[in-house]
Amino acid sequence: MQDILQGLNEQQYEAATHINGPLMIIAGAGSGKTKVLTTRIAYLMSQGVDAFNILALTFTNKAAAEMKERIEKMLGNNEARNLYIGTFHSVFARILRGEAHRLGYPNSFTIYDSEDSKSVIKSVVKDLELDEKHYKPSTVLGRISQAKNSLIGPLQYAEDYYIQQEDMRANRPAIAKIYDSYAKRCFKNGAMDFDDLLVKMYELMNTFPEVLHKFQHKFKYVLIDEYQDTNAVQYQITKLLAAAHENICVVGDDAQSIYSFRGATIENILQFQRDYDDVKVVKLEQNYRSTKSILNVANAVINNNKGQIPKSLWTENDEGEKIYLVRTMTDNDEGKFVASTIQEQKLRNHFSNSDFSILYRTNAQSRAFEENLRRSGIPYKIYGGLSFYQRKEIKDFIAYLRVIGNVRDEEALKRIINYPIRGIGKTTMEKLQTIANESNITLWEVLERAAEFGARGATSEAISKFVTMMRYFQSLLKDKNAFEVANEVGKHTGLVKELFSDKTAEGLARYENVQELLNAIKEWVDQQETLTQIDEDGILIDNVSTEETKNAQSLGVYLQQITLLTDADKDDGKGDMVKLMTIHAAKGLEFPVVFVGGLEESIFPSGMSINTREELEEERRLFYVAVTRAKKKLWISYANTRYRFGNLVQNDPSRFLEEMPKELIDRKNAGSNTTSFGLNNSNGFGFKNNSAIEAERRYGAPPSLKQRATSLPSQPPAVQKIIGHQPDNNFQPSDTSNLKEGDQVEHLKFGFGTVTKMEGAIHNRIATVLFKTNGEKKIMLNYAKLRIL
DNA sequence: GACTGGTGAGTTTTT
DNA sequence: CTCACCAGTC
Repeated sequence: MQDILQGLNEQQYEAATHINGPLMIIAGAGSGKTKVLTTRIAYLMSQGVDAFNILALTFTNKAAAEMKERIEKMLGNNEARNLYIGTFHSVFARILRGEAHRLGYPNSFTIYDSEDSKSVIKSVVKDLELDEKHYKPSTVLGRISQAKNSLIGPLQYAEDYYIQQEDMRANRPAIAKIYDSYAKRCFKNGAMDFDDLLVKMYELMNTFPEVLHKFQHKFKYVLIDEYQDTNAVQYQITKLLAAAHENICVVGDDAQSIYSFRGATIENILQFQRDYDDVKVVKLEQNYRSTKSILNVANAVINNNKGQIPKSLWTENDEGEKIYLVRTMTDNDEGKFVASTIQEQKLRNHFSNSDFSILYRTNAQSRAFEENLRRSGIPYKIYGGLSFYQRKEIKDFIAYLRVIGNVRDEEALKRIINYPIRGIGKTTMEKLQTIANESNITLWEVLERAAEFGARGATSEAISKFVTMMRYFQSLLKDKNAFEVANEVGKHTGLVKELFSDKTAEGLARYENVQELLNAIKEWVDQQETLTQIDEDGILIDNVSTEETKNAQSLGVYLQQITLLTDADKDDGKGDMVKLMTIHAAKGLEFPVVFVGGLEESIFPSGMSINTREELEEERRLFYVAVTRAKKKLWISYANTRYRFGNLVQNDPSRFLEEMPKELIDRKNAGSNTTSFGLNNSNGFGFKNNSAIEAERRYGAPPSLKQRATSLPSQPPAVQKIIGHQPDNNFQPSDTSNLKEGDQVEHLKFGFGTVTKMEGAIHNRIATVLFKTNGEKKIMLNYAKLRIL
C-alpha cells in the first residue's frame, strides 16, 4: 500500500485516499488526473474493496484501457480485469444485455451506429412522404440525439413549446413526427442507437426499483472521468447509481469541456456540490506534463474565456523551448513541413516515432499529413475517422451476422438481401417493405411468408433460398461460437469468394479486410475463453462449464461490443509510430512532441462555431486542449491555401494565433516578421505581396508541369497572382443574403470578380461562393468578405 | 432486375 | 475530390 501511494503530492494524496463520500476533483491539464484515479482504485482494492464493486466510467475506450492497464501494473495481479471500467456506452450496453427484456427489447438487441440510424431516418422520412432534401438524415438525427441526451422523449418533444418554435423557425415542423416513428421503428427492429444506450439505461433504473437497487449495491464505488463532458442523461444515471452509497468521485476540468455538441453541460460539474452534502473538493493545479512555455501559452489563451472555475495551473518543469509557429503555402506543404521536421527531430534529439503526435480539428485534414509521412517513410497510425468496422465490406459481412443474431434488424437485412446479387431487387423490396409496414410485422416475417404475400416465379424462389440459408446460419447459433458462425457465413454466402475473384487493388484490399475480420473474430473468441475462467471472486477456475464459455463466445456478445469499438482500440500499443488524430480524440493523452495543424479561420475555429460566444469559447478550449497535450515541444502550423472539395480555398490565420503571447512564440518559420497578425491587414500575416518569391526561396523553384503531377505541388498556387488587392480603407461587406449568380462583386482580398456559382448556404451560417476573378481563377469565398457592386 | 454514366451534394468534433 | 442517387438502357 505504501508503494501505491508513493510519489503523490499533497492534493493528489488527498484525492486518492478520500474514499468515502462524494468527492470532486478539479484537475488541470497534466496534473496527474489519471494517476490519481488509478491510484484511488488500487487503494480501494488494497483496502479490501472487491473489484466487482467498483465502477469507473470514461468517455473513450482508450482511457478505460489505460486505466485498467495501470491498475493491473500497480496491483501486480490481474484482479483489475474484474473492474467495471469502460465508456458510458459500453458499460451500459453490457448491463442492458442482461436487462433489456424488461423494456421489451430482446437481450440480444442490435446497436445501431450513426450510419444505421440515418438509414432508418431516411426510410421514415420517405414513409411520411416528407421532402427528403429538406429533412436530411444528419440534421434530423442531430435534433433527435439532442433531445434524447436531454431526456426528452418523442411525446415531450412534440409538446415542448420552445423546441417546436425552433423547428418551425427552421421550417422542419415534422421532426417530432419523425422522432416518434424513428423510435418506434428502432424498437420494432430490436435495436438501440448510441443515445438509446444511455436513455434506456436511465429508463431501466428509473422504472424498475429492483434493478436500480441491484446496481446501486453492486457499484458501491462510482468514479467518473471527464465529468465536465457529461450530458443530462449521464448525469441522471450516475446520480441514481450513486444515491445509495454516495461514494461518488468525479474528476473534471471545465477548461477542457469540448463536447457540448453532444449535449454535455458544464452545469453538471457546477451542480455537483449542490447535489450531495459534504462534498470534498480537491484542486490539482500543479502541472507535471509541460514546459513553462507551453503552459504559459495555454493559460494565456484560455484566459480569453469568461467564467472559468478559478484555478491557476503552474509547473516546476523547465522553461523549455518557445512554441514554433509555422506558415506554409498549402495544406500539402504543411504536411511536408511536419514530416521533415519529424525526420530532423529524430536525428537531432533521438526521438522515436511514437514520441510525435499530429493533431488537427477535422478528420479530413489527416490526408495531407498522411501522404507526406508515407512519402518520407515514417510509420504512422491514424486514430479515429472511419473505424475498421465501418468499412463497407466489413459492414456488409457483419450485416449477415447481425441478421443471424437478430432477425428483426431491418437495416442489416436490407443491406444483405441482395448482396451478393441474388435477384431480389428494388421493386420487390419496396413491395415487401410496404407490406411489413402496413401489417405491422417485421420484414423478415414478410420474407418468410413471401409467397403468401404474392411473390412469384424467380423472385419467390430467390427469397425462399435466402430465407433457407439464413435459417441454416441461425441453427448454428446454438452450439457454435462467433467465429464458427462467421466462417460458415463466409463460405455459404459466396462473399469471400466474390471478393477473392475481384483482382483490382481495391478488391484485394477488401478481401484482406474480410480476412482480417475473420481473424479478429477468432482472436476475440479465444480471448473470451481465458476471460471466462475467472469467477466473480476473481479466482481462476479450472473447470469452466462449457455452457458458460460458449455463451460468452457467442455471436450476440461479439456484435454488441464491436459497434462501440473505434479504431483506437485495435491499437496494441506496439509498433513505433507517429500518431495522428483529431484534438477531440487526443484529450487525456500526452506526447513529447506535438504538431497542431490547420490553425485557420473556418477550420479552427470551425466555421460552424463562430456565431456565438459560447461556441467560440468551446473552440478556444479545444485549442487549449491541443496545446496542453505537449510535454516538450510544440509546433503550430497553418496554410495560406488548401484544397477543399477539389477547389482551392483561402483562409485567414486563426484568431487564436493572436492570443498567444508573442514573447513565447518562435516565428522564424512563420514567414513574416510583422508584429501583428492583423486579419484585415493585407500587409500583415500570410498575404504578403512577395509571398510567391518567399515561397520560392523556401521551397525552391516551382517544379515543371510534368514533375508536378507526380511530386508535391509545393509551387505557390495560382491564387497567389491576384493576392495583394488593396481594398478601400472603408471596405464594408454588403448584405449578401440576396447574392446570386452573375453578380459583380469585390472581395476584401482578391479584388473584383463575377459570381459564377453559389454553393449551399449550408446550415444557413457560413456559405461559400465560387466566383471568377478577372475571368481567370475560381475561388471559394466567404460571404462576409464580399461587397456587391 | 442489373448495369452505366451523369449529376449534385457534402466536411466539425464522438459513442 | 468522392460518394450517393437517378435516369436510361439492356
